[in-house]
Amino acid sequence: MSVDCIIFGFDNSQLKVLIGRRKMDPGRGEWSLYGGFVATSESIDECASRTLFELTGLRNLYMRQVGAFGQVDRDPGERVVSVAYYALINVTDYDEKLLLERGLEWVDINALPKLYSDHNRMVGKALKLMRQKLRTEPVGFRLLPALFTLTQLQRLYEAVNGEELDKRNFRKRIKEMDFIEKTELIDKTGSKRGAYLYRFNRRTYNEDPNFKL
Amino acid sequence: MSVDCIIFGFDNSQLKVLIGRRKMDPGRGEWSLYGGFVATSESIDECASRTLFELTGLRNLYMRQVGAFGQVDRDPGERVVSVAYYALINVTDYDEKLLLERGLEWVDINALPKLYSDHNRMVGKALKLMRQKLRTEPVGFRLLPALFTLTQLQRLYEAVNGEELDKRNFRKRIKEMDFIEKTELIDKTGSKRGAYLYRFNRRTYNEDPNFKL
DNA sequence: TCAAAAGTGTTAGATTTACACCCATGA
DNA sequence: TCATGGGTGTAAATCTAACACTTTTGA
Repeated sequence: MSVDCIIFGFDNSQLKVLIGRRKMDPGRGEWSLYGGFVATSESIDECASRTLFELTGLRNLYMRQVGAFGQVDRDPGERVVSVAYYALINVTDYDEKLLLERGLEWVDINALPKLYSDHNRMVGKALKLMRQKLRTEPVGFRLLPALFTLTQLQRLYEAVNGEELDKRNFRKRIKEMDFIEKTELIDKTGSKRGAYLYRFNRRTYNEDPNFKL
Repeated sequence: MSVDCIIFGFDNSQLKVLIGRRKMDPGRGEWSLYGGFVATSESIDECASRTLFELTGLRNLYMRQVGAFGQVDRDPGERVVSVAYYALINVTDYDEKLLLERGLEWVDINALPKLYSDHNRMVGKALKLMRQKLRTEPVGFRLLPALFTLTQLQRLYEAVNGEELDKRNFRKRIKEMDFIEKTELIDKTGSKRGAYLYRFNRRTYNEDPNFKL
């Protein structure tokens, strides 16, 4: 039994997945998700956490199970049933050096190459589940810095759902959600004029959890 | 690795799950889902189909994966990772004799007893996924006979979502879906006056698949 | 001074919800 | 004849979608 991780990140208005070159046979050199075998002493969730930590150096990532993939011949070597997980990370938390060291790359979800074994199917299902989750729960923030502009948030939802949104309607909806707090801070990296920075307040959300985008 | 099956059925305006008494140690005699071990020669989907066939005598059931359950101590005996599946069946297709022979019972989803190991969690997750599926895809028909009345269909959706629906609004929405066809047949078992029987037309649905309930 | 992103309301149309009575029949 | 479930339409309220201009500032 193994675990494979689909790491989603958001950068440059694009939704991306972290992939690398496979380091073992069979399939050495092919594009692949990062994974590992489940130890007898750990649950599969623990295995996924551990694998994510090895890969990113980060703990307590938002992570959800995608499902078990169990075709007999899915792995050209021995019989391996793999459980896929997806995680959402803020790419600015990710150490650029780790990326280079390990030969990993962020690739746009719309330009995914052929991956090893059934990894493309895993990504497909992960994407579907992730989209659904982002529409109904406030987890998109996991893909952004703690402070973000409304334009960034809008670009995120556009990238995830693959369609443009109306700026005024989008902001109207955000204003109704008290748990998306406006700060007095201004971000000037995205424009000359500068944009207010917002933050997600989990407390406020827990008191009145109604989210819909 | 094993597979556990959550069989949903609809009867007497109630959503039910098929459970039985466990026949092996550990946990002999406890209420339990029906399951089996994955053979090395079969995929986990195939294992689920096979297990469902053993249990119901039916093939080609509507079946979806719920997910992998992999706590280290989930099974009091050896380490077993189990993949849960749910299936939708029409209870009138189910041989009543099989039920008695095997000591199985249909229990109301709202009156589920404590089940073996983590089976209650499996049912919980299956239910959540199944509800979501029924809202967005026309699969509820799998829980009904080929011919059904609109009242039966409404009761089904009420049982699944746990809330009453307005009869006129419900029927208005059904009328908009051309793939739910009215026949000239009348069912007199449910009322003195009799009610028209309807059927789901998969062809028509495929031509214009928009379903929402 | 101008290009580029930030910010802001209103209205028409579509969708959703609430609601009450007559019909047909078997017991 | 009456109790039971079958069948039908309308109007108010809510939600959604479309749409354009002013502001700020660094280059």
